[in-house]
Amino acid sequence: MGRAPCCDKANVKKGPWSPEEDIKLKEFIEKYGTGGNWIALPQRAGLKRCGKSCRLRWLNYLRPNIKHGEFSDDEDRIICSLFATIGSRWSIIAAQLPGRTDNDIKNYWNTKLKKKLLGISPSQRKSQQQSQQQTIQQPFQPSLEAAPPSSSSSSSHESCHTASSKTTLTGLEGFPLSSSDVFNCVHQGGHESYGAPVHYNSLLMFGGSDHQQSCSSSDGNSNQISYGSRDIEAYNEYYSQMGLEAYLFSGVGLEAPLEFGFEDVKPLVFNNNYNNNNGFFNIEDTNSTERGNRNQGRVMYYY
DNA sequence: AAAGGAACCAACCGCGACTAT
DNA sequence: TATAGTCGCGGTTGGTTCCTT
Repeated sequence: MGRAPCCDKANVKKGPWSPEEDIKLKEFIEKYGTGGNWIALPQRAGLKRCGKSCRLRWLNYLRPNIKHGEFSDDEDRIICSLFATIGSRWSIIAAQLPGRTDNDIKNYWNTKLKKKLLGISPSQRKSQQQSQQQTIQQPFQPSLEAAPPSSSSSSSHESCHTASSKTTLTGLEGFPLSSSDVFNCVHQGGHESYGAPVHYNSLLMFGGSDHQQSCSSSDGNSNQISYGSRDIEAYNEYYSQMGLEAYLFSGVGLEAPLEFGFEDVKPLVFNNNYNNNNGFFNIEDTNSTERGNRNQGRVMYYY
């Protein structure tokens, strides 16, 4: 049985919004609010539109303080940094850029910023496309079982299904938490825990706020795992023993994401080998030699 | 000047998550 | 606990504009 449609498709208008519709929607919401029910809103406002369409129009265009126009260098940098850290979580990235919408950022990334990172000027488009065609011979095959990083044994990486059985996350040898624990920490922590664990050569990054409470494990042991600030030292010590540098960044601040710059994001874009599967992807870049230790050898992101 | 292709961006679609009953 | 309704997100589409030949 299919899903029930959210509205009567035959009786709703589609396509671009007219100025009259915009005014109707804006005035209605400013006067009455959304009422917490977008589905009922168009009828109440006298609009022949789907509720979802109204929501989108309001959020992306009509609501106050929306910023249109050119993105600044700072905004570029933030987008790149966060993309390197969390992938295409546009709503989370948008939350860090006041006035920008997820749709805006997504479009900007797909049409401009990605090319900017690759250094493609309009006049270079064709030759760049040709060379890319030659370079990228095979499309990325979604593989959720990534090879272990160079610092761990190649034979002992673990893979572990999450509670939803949709994603396999490859973990590290001797990792103190199971991969599902990691997954749950990241995905159950709400908006503050946008920072998925990132293994960046010898650097392991963990997202989450200092006041993050705990998150449950799906391994059946129902152990609660806290990764608040008091655990940072424990992690650091553990990874130090393993010869790894562990780094936990905190909250929604940008200090950690800004660890990434254009050079860090380039591999994601140019190799085109990230798996955009529910935000999980892994990247390998065996060529990068800049920035000292961090970029020597294999660079992998675990999401 | 015209045609074709590329770029841009608003809007749509489908699905998972969440909530109310 | 199960189910239906709704929300919100990310990927994709399609119309318009811009650029190149």
